[in-house]
Amino acid sequence: MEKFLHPNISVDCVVFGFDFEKLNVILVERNLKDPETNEDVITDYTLAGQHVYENEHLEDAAKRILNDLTGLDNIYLEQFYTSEDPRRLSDPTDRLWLSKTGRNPDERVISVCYFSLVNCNEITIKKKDRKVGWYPVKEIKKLGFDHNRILEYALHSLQIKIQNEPIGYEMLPQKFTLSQLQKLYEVIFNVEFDKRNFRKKVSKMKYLIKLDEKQQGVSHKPARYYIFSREVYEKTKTDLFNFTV
Amino acid sequence: MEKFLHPNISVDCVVFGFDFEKLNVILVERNLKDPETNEDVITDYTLAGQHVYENEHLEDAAKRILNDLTGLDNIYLEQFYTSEDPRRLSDPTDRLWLSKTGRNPDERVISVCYFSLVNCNEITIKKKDRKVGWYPVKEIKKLGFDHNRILEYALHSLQIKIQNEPIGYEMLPQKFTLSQLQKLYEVIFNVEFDKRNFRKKVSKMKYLIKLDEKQQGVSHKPARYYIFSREVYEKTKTDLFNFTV
DNA sequence: CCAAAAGTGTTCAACTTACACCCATGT
DNA sequence: ACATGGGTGTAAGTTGAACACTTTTGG
Repeated sequence: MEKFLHPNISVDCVVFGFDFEKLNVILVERNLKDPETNEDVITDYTLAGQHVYENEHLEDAAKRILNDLTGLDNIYLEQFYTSEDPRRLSDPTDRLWLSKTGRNPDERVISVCYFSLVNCNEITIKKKDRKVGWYPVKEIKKLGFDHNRILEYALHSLQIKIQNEPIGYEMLPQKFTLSQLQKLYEVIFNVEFDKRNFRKKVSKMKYLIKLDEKQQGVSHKPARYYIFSREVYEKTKTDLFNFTV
Repeated sequence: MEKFLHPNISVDCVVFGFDFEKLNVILVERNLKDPETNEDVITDYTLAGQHVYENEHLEDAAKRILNDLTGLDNIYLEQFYTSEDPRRLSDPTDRLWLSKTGRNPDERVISVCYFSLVNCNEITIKKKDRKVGWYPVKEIKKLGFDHNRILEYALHSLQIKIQNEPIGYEMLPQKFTLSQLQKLYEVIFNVEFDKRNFRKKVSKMKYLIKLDEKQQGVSHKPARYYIFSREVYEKTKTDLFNFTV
């Protein structure tokens, strides 16, 4: 029963990665060549996705996809949206791709979407048969299927989520500097913060713990390292109250 | 093709309603009697849900469910979660209910969940074969299937959403008083606000427009009515920036 | 000694919080 | 006249925004 892929249910993963400079996302190349002329018929990118097994927990399917890509388990994962328009795969390019990769383009597929957060520098993407890599979110053009919309919504969900829970640390190494933390928030929200005000703000967060350790080998004043204490966070967190808008 | 219900995909609707006093939700009774003794074998409640047609847009399925319940179209609707654990229907009571209502309890069902917002006083619930009604969210006990978790998550999603978008007006009549608006936020967040501070806060929202009209027939000083102007909101809204936590 | 990023304080404006009394209406 | 909820302001504390210079390291 575990062996059969469900024809109607898939999982797509928006893997966000921070490289201390930009917000990136993992994309998989779709390349289809004309077997005679060897010309590219399709060359574009999609998010990482797969159909799920008949009796597979979708979160496990997402973990499986992430493990295939990175070799890692225990990656932060958050379900944020389900894409389900019966016509979401009806673009001719998408239909061609599905046909040529052994699927039935007339079959309805609803895709449950997860985003996950990693530190680009801590993972090595395993390339299999298809080309897979990091692409800066800001530079992404037209993706296959309805994946532009999914990516847009993933980023929005990340922005909302990170305002209510300290999930940014999933995208940083265990020890990080305040400038790295600031840059992370800047690229996620696509804004710039004032360094002094930012530090004033985070200095109130007791779960950010300053280490004695400093950066080494940098050609400028070495920065202090901080760690995030989930334990302190859990003890001191308060509920959401205020409403804006 | 439209005629066949998809065996694996359903939609559940968490219909939130405000009656100027409490936050309520529509529940449907599950009642199963022993055909011989006429004793109740199952009596509990679930959210409103249905399987979708093979080629039906899930949002349309949700609209269909809402229309069945209320006779209304154009109800505010927001997809917030997809419940998909392969064992989510494995409780013996749930399996019995599914069997007795003509479904296969071994078939996996993933449920895409929507919440919708209405003003209790403006709708009349159409009772069909099953008992359907409003129940105060705070008083809800054990629901069927995994619907407690879905309801909990729906409320959390509403709380998050209403902090970033002015969707509360969907739960109020077109003309409302500031006390009604305050009460709405209080029941959604399960807190109390100071009346003067609340009014100071909303007085900054330019899309809340004070009418000359007052309440009539109330045995106290009549309150001013306000309306929500979506037009003004769209023109003056700004993006999310700050991060808390 | 130069380049590069780290680190640090103050002032002003805006917002948040706490708090108490009179008003308009129906009965 | 009384009960009920409507409507209003102020002061103190807190937070947010703008802004510039010195420090430490490697090269």
